[in-house]
Amino acid sequence: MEIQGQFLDSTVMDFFTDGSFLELPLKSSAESNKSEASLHSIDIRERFYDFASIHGFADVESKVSLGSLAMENSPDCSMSSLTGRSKRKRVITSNQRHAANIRERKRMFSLNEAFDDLRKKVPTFAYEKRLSRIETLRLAVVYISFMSELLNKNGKQ
DNA sequence: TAGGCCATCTGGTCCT
DNA sequence: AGGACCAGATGGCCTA
Repeated sequence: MEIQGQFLDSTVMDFFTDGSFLELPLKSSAESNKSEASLHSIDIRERFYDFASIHGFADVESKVSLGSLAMENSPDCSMSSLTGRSKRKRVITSNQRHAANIRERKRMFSLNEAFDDLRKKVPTFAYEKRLSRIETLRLAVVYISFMSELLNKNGKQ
């Protein structure tokens, strides 16, 4: 857990200290000229900094932990052990095993495609090495939280 | 060389 | 019954 916290901190600090954060999507690039966009971006960056440094990451980390706990405690997770239902021993031929392996490979491939799509959506830096899957998920959580907050504040004004 | 990340295989469980 | 999903194990690759 401590390592995860450290990771989150370092990731977001890189995110802030790098100028690429200025590439965060604006409300409408067509509506605003460049100087306005630049000012707007700086304002967003500062607000994101406040957001993450004050309450963003601690919240993210605790939500992830609670989510894991919820899964572990969900009735579906240990259904058979709780109900004492007899375990069905499944006989599988080598051909079936081979087919299952191929299906699993396909499934993981589509999962990775989804991760690639997500990587394109979260703001990163051009020179930065490719985000890992866990980095992508965590950054997406932070990004969504930040944008939601931004949306709420703009809505109230 | 240790640690992180990933692909793959595998067996268990859930769902249709 | 069989496909989908999941998590553990394992080995390869890369980087600090």
